[in-house]
Amino acid sequence: MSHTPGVRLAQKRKTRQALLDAALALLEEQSLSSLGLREVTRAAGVAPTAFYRHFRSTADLGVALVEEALGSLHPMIRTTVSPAEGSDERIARAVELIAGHVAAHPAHVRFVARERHGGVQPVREAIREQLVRSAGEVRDELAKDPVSAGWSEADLLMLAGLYVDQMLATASLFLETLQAPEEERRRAADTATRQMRLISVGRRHWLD
Amino acid sequence: MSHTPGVRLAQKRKTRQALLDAALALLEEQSLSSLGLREVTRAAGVAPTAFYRHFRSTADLGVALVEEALGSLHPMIRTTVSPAEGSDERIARAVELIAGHVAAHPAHVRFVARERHGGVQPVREAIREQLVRSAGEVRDELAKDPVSAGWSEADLLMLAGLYVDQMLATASLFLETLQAPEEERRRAADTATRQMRLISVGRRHWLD
DNA sequence: AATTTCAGAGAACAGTTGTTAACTGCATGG
DNA sequence: CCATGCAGTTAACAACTGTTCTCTGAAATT
Repeated sequence: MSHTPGVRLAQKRKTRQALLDAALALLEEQSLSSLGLREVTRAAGVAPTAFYRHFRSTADLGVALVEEALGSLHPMIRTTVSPAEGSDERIARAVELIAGHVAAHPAHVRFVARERHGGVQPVREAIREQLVRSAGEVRDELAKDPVSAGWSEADLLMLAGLYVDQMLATASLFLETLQAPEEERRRAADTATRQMRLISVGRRHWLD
Repeated sequence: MSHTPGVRLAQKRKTRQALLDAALALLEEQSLSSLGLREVTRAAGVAPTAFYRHFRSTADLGVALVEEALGSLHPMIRTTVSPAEGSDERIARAVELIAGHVAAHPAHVRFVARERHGGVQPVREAIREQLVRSAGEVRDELAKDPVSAGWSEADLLMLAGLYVDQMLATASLFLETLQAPEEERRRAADTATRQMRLISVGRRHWLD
């Protein structure tokens, strides 16, 4: 118990997290491409030069944000499709799960939706990579389902990609209606639910 | 024939178009949120102050770009879904139509995909507005189809929205694979085709 | 032919940016 | 306990930003 081997590293991580948090907050009203180094350090309450102790550039910080944001989105996507799927109650629960995640981590969802096609190439790449991995996991879940019997590998991946895209689109839609009146939010959830239902109807009749 | 009432306005429009073109080119490697006024005028070959004769701000220019970009995307989306849809050849033709549009107007597609969720609110709004209108037109086309007999108004709009999103996702996918080897492009087109097929299978069995 | 209009240029402003260098102080490992 | 490592600070730089005011020249109007 003589020395806690981390007082220094702990402080470093704290500052790093402050930079990430400050950046994420600033990114609610702009794109990563326009995020300034000084802007971030100012918001985080540190000197501009301290930035370099953690990141090479704002693009580099963006890549770190991708890991943080999709580290929470990842399991969500996975669990959304995991319960066999098919019955309407399960789809409804999946939509609620997405809505809950958006309510809990709105900044993360916004960041991913915004930078997925954004102006910073390394960040786009990092997001794409994570989504491809998510699609792979979704494919594995789909493969377990008896409904997928007889499906080709390519078709499983095709459907997995469709699901991932649809989840992101749904999350983005919920994000837009976050501050909207209750009725509009309900309508959005209803539309998203029916879209997922239609996709799974298509899934059930795919091999006809 | 004494005076051509447009020599002046024609020159103004020419400069305006030069600004729009320069901006669109610059936006291939960044987001609108980081696009500078001076940067645009420099690329367009005019003085910085000339910018104000045409746009209030870069956000304002962005809104103008939305109209230009979706003025060409609009009819494409509409015609894609217009031929009754259902048979596989027609879906394949629709996918080819999208691929052709992406190849012909890559910068416009990139702009819309990037700024749809981008950091400039008025531009997001303008894009959303146009996409809502597109969805409305798609709904009208779907309603003409005998397959849609017995569908509620809400379900028609739900499907129209799904189609519009899917078209944009497909266009964005094609954009990424624009410079990729032939085989990868073929795979992307194949996946997109099957995704649309699955959606229309779901459509045909929706009322079961 | 004289007058007005107006797109674009030029110069200057205060403020911001990313990056460098040299520093300070404290937790760490010997 | 002391020497080292290193997170964070301070100061300074050249370059760039959006915006203002003033001016110019040619097209448009009368």
